[in-house]
Amino acid sequence: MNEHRNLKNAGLKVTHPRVRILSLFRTSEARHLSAEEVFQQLVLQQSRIGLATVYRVLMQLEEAGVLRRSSFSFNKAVVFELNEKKHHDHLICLRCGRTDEFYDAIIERQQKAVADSFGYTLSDHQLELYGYCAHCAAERAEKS
Amino acid sequence: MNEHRNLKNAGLKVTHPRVRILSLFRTSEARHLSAEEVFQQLVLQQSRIGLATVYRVLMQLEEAGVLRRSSFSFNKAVVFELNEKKHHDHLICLRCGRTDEFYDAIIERQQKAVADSFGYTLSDHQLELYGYCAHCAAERAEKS
DNA sequence: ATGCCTGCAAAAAATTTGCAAATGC
DNA sequence: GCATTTGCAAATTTTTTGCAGGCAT
Repeated sequence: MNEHRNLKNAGLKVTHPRVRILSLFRTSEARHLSAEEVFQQLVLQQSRIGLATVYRVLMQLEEAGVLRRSSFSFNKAVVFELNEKKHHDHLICLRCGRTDEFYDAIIERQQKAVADSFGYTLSDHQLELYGYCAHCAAERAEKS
Repeated sequence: MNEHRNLKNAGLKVTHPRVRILSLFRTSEARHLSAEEVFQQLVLQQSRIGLATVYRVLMQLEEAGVLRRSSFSFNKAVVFELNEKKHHDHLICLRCGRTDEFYDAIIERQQKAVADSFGYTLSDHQLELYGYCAHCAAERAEKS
């Protein structure tokens, strides 16, 4: 029930939809969920919740820094994930959809260097690597 | 009128909408355009064109490698830009929307290294740095 | 008690599809 | 001439907004 403290800290009232949604991200197999997916899951859990509320709560949780938003280039819907203390970026398989997370100090440092060289004050970034995971790369090789 | 050769090479028939759209990307002040923006521009040019056609053509040009698609995290609509030979990533100002392009060999190399270490075959990536350009950073500083 | 929150319905925004007519080769 | 492509309209998908009532503090 850590969700309560989390919401309080974010300056948000502890309501049913908020607790449920936050809890879902904590327990869900999939790390990345779209508004529609969150809605579907909650409906499965017998929650009487509106899709509009899901959108509103996701936005609030993002503003509060609890969730992080990403828009993957092959997906038209935006997805969210828990915003964990340690930042990471994504590696995504174009064939099976598998996603891995990585953190690379050199890339992070260079991003800062690039921003500096353009006179920008860096505040955030979005990096996704697209390719084929070992398994899918092998299957693709067979076909040729 | 280089557009003709371009379309031919891409294996696409040289039609009015395709030429117009490609030409727009070549001459437009803004490098990044959404389907709606392309449509608006063509309407201004007196073209009798449908929004659906714009979507279809943009998709075809992307598949042909003539355009490149990006989804910026703060924008719900997808944008396209000319896919120039030399790859680059984006630096975007959160306040004024200014976008700069950069290419950083170290980042590119590290991306490959990261993918390799996870057993992925890298085929593409999307990287955007968000922050405040020199001008906007200064204005923000004043307010405090 | 009272102001923030929610569900529902409806609107808006973004994208896709069906189809008859128009057009490129 | 004939397959491809287009414009229009309608359907989908994704997200936002208005509002009357509900709930947390």
